[in-house]
Amino acid sequence: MSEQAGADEHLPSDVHAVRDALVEWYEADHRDYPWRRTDDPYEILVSEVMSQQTQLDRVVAAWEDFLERWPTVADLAAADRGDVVGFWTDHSLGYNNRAKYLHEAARQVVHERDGEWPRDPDGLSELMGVGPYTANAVASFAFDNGNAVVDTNVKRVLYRAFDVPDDDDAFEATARALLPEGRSRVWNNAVMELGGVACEKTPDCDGAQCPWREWCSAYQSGDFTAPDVPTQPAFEGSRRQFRGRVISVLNEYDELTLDELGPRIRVDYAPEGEHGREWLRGLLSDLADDELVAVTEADGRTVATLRR
DNA sequence: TTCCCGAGAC
DNA sequence: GTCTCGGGAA
Repeated sequence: MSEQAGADEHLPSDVHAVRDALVEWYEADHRDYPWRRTDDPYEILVSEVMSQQTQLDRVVAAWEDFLERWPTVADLAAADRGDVVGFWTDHSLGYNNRAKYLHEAARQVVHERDGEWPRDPDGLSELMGVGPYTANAVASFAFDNGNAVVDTNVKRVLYRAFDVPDDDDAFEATARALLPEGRSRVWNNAVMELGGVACEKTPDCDGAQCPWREWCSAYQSGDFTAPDVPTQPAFEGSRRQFRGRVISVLNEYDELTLDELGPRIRVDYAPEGEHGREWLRGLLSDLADDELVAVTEADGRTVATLRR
């Protein structure tokens, strides 16, 4: 047997329903970035390279300016390296090494491949600056011909939803098993959208109407720990800071149980963990003493509400 | 001498 | 996220 045996051991038995739910959720509504409206490999590559180091909202303007200046891969290939690097600097796009790679990749396509873009991940990987992530992204978004994209966002989602262990091979295998055959374009867009709006470091399951709540392990347990989320707060988060968050969160919801409130207060909340129910009870107890919050015990559950 | 991998730089 | 580099394995 191959190394793929058991690749879906972490997935629910009804993978089919899991896939449909996400695609449906994505198609119903999603952020409308301009590069999601094109299937031109050149335009897609430019957006991917820019996105590797800059927040998407800032990339939009840079992407449009870049394409206005160099509309086609041939234009970019013919440009002076210095101008491309200069553009990068002027638009605060980060390490200008990437500008160099992008320019070089354009030259490769034009000069070594006669202007023909590779249409699969392996071929795309031969382009300068294009690693596994970008290769799958371009193959998917331009040609609907990629494999599952696995970046930190995807890992976080798989880790939380299906308890996939923090291991690259496990993430890779699970992501591949989840990908609907031949639908990499919509799928990779959907998974990344999920990680971007519903399952960020600080989860927003209900607010974003996450389509995976019924299967999600974290949603059920209240433990939203994630691989890339530091277990310890960057700096010793003051109790005062957390009190503020509790008030802020309760202000949005009528009432929340401990496990519903916990993850919204701190991402490393784990019911039985160091900063779990015990810790949260203590915090709420203090707030109750100050008459800011009301804590009630309803049929075995602890519920917190804001005191008006 | 070539391959593979972890570490650090960009 | 990707590339380069240096040490250890094959």
